[in-house]
Amino acid sequence: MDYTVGELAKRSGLTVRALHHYEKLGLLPPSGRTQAGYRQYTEADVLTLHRILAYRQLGLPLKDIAPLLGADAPPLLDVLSRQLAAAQAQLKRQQRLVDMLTSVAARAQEAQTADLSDSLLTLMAMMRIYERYFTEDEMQQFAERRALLGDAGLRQTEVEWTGLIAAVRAEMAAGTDPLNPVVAALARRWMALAEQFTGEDQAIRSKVRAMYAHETDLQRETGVTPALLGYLRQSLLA
Amino acid sequence: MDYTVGELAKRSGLTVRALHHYEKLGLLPPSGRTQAGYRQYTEADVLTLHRILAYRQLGLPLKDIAPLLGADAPPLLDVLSRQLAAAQAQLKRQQRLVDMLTSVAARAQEAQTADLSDSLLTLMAMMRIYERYFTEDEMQQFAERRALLGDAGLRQTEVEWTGLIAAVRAEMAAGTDPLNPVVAALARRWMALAEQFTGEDQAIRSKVRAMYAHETDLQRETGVTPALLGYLRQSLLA
DNA sequence: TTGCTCCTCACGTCACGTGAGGTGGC
DNA sequence: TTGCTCCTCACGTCACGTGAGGTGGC
Repeated sequence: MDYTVGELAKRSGLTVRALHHYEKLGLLPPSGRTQAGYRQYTEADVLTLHRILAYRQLGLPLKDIAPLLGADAPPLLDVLSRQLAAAQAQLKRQQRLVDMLTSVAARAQEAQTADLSDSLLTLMAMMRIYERYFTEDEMQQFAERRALLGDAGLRQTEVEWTGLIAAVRAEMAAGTDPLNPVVAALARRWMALAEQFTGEDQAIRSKVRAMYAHETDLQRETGVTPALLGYLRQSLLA
Repeated sequence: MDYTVGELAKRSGLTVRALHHYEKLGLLPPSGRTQAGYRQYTEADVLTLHRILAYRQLGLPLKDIAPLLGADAPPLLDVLSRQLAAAQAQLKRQQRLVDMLTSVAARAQEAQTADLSDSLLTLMAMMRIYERYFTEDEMQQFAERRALLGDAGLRQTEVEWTGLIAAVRAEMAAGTDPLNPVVAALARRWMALAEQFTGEDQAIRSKVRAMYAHETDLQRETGVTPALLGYLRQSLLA
């Protein structure tokens, strides 16, 4: 009542080669061999294989699975809860990418298709920068804030930002004193808009600051330079 | 105004080794070299790198990216729409796994934890079998049907199935004639329940039949054997 | 006797990581 | 002169795929 590799492969949906591989890793040594050297797998081996495949499906590397098979109380549940969280995070990351790209693709319908490729490239570059500075959870918070604003709200916020940045740059270029009430008003609007994005989380705020301080590409794309931030700071400190 | 590898690595968030690798693949040969052999990257190279990373993020293998960089009209959009679909599918697959495992984990709260590990293993084995027989879309259809039933409805359907299978087995074991009205009634209930699962899609129905015909593990777990199906068929053909 | 399955090497894949050993620029 | 960055091999990783060359079972 034993199985050959081929039979076990068919039952499990794996290839013969994969079963050979599992043997070499010490994961699934067949219970026996025939005189001719053929591998013989028993029902117990089938059960072990199911455990292996369960762990694999949960995202464990094969070499981490071997030690789990010896345990009398298989920690499938512990692994499950840990991997579940990782799977959820991966899922959210995918979803964020899909959402952002979809929204950019949607705008393509309105604008000329000419510069769409450019704006896609820029968006994706900005996303990569964000992903270097923020954790999964923080990225998720941003996504939720954007979702709260809705599509129209998001557009409006974008327009406000670009207008505000342009206005501050203009004052700065004109040499207006940062203590001038006009500049002070702009600076207060700036803080309000920024808070909408970062919330009151100080950790996030300092990360945002660090990101804009270090990433010249981000500075160039947004127009938010260290000089501009210094100008605003002078205005606010007064 | 050129960049060294280290500078480009910092700007892009890649490693120096990755940039070396891209060069060897012909993806991003630096525009120049210093006398000492140092790589020199220009702004144009930075742009090319952004394109490379965008395609990579969309899931393209590196060797498929090289031909796309030469095109005057970068087919970023075409790639985007294709990869978007793939990403969505991947996302749904992840979601299904997470959903199934969550529901099984939820039941763990109620039942003894003793046999939970077993039921998890069995569930995951059954899922693997299904995934060998059905396409992404079909798996998604199943998931949607389950979602429609809701949690309570799903439980009830399960109870009905196990009861029905047990009843048919009992009649078969007792040697009841398949043409007996009691058996005929069971067979009609069977068909109704099955239709709830497969819908009227003939392709899916025949796949389900093939799956139960070939997969002895599935037969053993569910108790739906070829003999039982033959018995029901006789009853329905009358 | 003819297929079919089985066996054991052993190199290939993919996108880099990680030293090893050495040189150039500030 | 001292670090720091740069250079070029070249082997390692991960989970197998894919022949190559040969043998055993029905």
